[in-house]
Amino acid sequence: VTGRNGPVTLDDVARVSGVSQAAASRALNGRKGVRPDVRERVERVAQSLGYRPNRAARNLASGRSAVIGLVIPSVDLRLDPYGAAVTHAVARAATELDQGLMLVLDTGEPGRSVQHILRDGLIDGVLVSAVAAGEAWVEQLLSADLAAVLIGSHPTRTDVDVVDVENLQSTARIVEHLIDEGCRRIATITGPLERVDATHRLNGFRLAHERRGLAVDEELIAHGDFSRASGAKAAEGLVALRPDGLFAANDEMALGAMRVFQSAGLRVPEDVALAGFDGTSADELVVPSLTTAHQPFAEMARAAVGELLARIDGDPPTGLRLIEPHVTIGGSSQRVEEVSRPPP
Amino acid sequence: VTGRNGPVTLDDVARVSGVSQAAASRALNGRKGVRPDVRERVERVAQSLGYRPNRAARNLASGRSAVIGLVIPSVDLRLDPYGAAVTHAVARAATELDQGLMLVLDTGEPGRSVQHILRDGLIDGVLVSAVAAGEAWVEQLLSADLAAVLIGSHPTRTDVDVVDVENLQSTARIVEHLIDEGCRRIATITGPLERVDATHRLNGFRLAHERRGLAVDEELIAHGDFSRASGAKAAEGLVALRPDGLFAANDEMALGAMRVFQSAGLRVPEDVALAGFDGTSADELVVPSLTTAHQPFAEMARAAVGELLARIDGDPPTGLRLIEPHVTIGGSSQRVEEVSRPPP
DNA sequence: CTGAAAGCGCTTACAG
DNA sequence: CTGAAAGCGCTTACAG
Repeated sequence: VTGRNGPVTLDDVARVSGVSQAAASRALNGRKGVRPDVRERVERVAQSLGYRPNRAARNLASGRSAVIGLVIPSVDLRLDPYGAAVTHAVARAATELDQGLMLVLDTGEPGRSVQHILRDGLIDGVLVSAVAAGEAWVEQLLSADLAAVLIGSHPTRTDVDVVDVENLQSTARIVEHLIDEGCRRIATITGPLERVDATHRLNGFRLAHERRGLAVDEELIAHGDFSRASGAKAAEGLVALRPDGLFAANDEMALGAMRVFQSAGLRVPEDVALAGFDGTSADELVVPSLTTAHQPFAEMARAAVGELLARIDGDPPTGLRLIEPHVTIGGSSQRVEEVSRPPP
Repeated sequence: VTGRNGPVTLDDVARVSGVSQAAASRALNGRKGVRPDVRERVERVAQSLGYRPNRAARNLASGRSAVIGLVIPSVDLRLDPYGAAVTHAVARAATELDQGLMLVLDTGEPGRSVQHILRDGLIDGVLVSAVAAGEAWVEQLLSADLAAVLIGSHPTRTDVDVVDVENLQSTARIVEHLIDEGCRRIATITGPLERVDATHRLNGFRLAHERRGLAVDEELIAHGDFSRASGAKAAEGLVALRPDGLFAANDEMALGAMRVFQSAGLRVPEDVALAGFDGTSADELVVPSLTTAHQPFAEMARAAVGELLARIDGDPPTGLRLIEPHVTIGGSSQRVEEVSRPPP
């Protein structure tokens, strides 16, 4: 239809529709105050001309890009199922809410990543995944005045939006379950304690003991960094101490520990009952299946993206939002009652 | 320094530097033809003013966004270590080459994703990961005239850029190794045969038999979809056929099969020697460790991003580029020679 | 090597 | 409800 070359612009649509560019813009963006017949005509013309708005122009004029960023640690996603789960869930949520998603690898120096993001400019806001979130990040983002929401880890300050799983009580429930299964010497492998989720899970571990009137044997507290290898290493140190139960602060470490225990000839759950956290290994063909708290990744991602959009729109931060995990008891901690079978 | 509010613009930098906006632009972008002292002055001013170019404006003026897209299937990345590896490697490569990376989930309908990408507009080009690549994609992208490079799967047409791992010969080498370990009834679990990588690996399986003068028992060819669960299911069918070796077309299926074999009481590698492909499970604490071909993800990602940038710059497609995997022999296929120890 | 000027394609007050 | 116009902040021929 157009004699000119190059892509179809709003101007073309307006001209063919016989209205002004402004009217065409309003019609196409679903703004109020456009006569129905005009709106329909413009839409039809845009459709038939194959009009695609130029995003850069729109961004420049509106100051919005409809793109959000996700900062994840630059750890190989194969080794980081939590990061993989978050990435996937956020990608879905962003798509649902019609936002583009830029992946920003956290180089380990928050400063650089923040610079990178800001220099890029085309991001309206940013989601920072737990694994990368430390105080430094928070300060940098807040001082940079960029809309931000943290996922899975909350700093001490309360003027920042956070979506996280409920760590304390759910961990306590899991550990109480271990106690109720008869465990009396329960070990734990913590995450890096500079992270709030790691300390909350450790607190939950203590809380369960308190509630059941048991003392925590400090010797049975080992430390890891949430990686499978660190769980295996910590477990090696624990074997000699003969725990009869283990709560690992995430599934990866639990799996690492399970392999070590089994190689050492310890039966799971008979000799050592095992539980983890995150629900990231649910689909592995792990035997026995792992008792764990499944993080509701999809729900958390939707909440986080929604919150971020609100922040971008200028709404004030709503603070911390905790979402309950789904605890499932697997064969790794469940000691089947020995039922005396009647003779045939 | 500036009395006005709002972010610092190029105009501010130019004014303070005492040059024109054009000169400032050239200086900051490292273009030829700027007097060294001017360049230095502009840079210093930009620095001290905290100037950050507005990406949207730059995009609009230049027609470039310096953002590339990566299309990955909307499978949970936890279940898709190949996708996770590609995503991570591409994110790194893009960062190195100073490109932003947008994650585009493949909804399964190529049309929709392509539409989405194009509608977005702000992507200069797109990488399509193997797992999503079918003929439909290729046609759509080519007809949409968007720079594109496929990773890990090549269609029949040759006018499109592809970066892939060498499948045929490396698979043949692995299967020959199984034969050399004494296997005579080797089974295989293929990937989805509508994918070229799956058929190439099956061809490699046949090629090895041919070279060693062995017949392929067609009964021992089972089919999967590259998922761990499908490998397990296929293995269940194979157990009764008593193979003494198995080549699974990827590691996920190999792991699924390993668990099934072991549960069935078959020892690996003594009863069944096992091999996979991809190298995605290298870091799992799999016992015994899996013989496999490690895909050079980092190298492939760099090649793919580099190729894509060339395409964006208008260079003609260079076609198919194969990269050699690194085959490692693990305990899953290595039958240790029974060495008769001399009596003490 | 440098500057004035046009233009990238939108959105959005501002008047009607 | 609609249009004319300014402006978003850059880049890039085009003249000098």
